[in-house]
Amino acid sequence: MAGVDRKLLERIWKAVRAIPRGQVASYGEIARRAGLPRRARLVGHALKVAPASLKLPWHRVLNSKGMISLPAGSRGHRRQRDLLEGEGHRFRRGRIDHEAAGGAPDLDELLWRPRRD
DNA sequence: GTTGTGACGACTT
DNA sequence: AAAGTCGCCACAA
Repeated sequence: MAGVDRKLLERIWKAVRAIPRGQVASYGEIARRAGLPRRARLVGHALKVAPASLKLPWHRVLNSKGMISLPAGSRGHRRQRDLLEGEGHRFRRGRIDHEAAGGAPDLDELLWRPRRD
């Protein structure tokens, strides 16, 4: 028997698939949207085991600090950074730079709302 | 069953 | 701001 209910994974994949191009969301936010509050770690797991055939925009999922959670220096880390920059995002000291987001800056508030201060 | 690890996050020092 | 603590839980050893 599979450890995690397949249905839960599918709900998470669906939530990830719903992130619009040019926007990002946190693991916690995806978990919430999938009806699984407090299961942020499961989202990470779901992305790890997601079939490539689903072609999910997995790179649009960042941690609550706006940073890439894949190990710094790893293949996946750079891959994710490249994909995000390809969608108009810029990074500042390892953190996504919300202010410099090009294209449609007014859409940034929809999914991910980092602290502005 | 127990322990350690991790693509997390909220809270407290 | 940065680091520590705790809750969370799937998975491997």
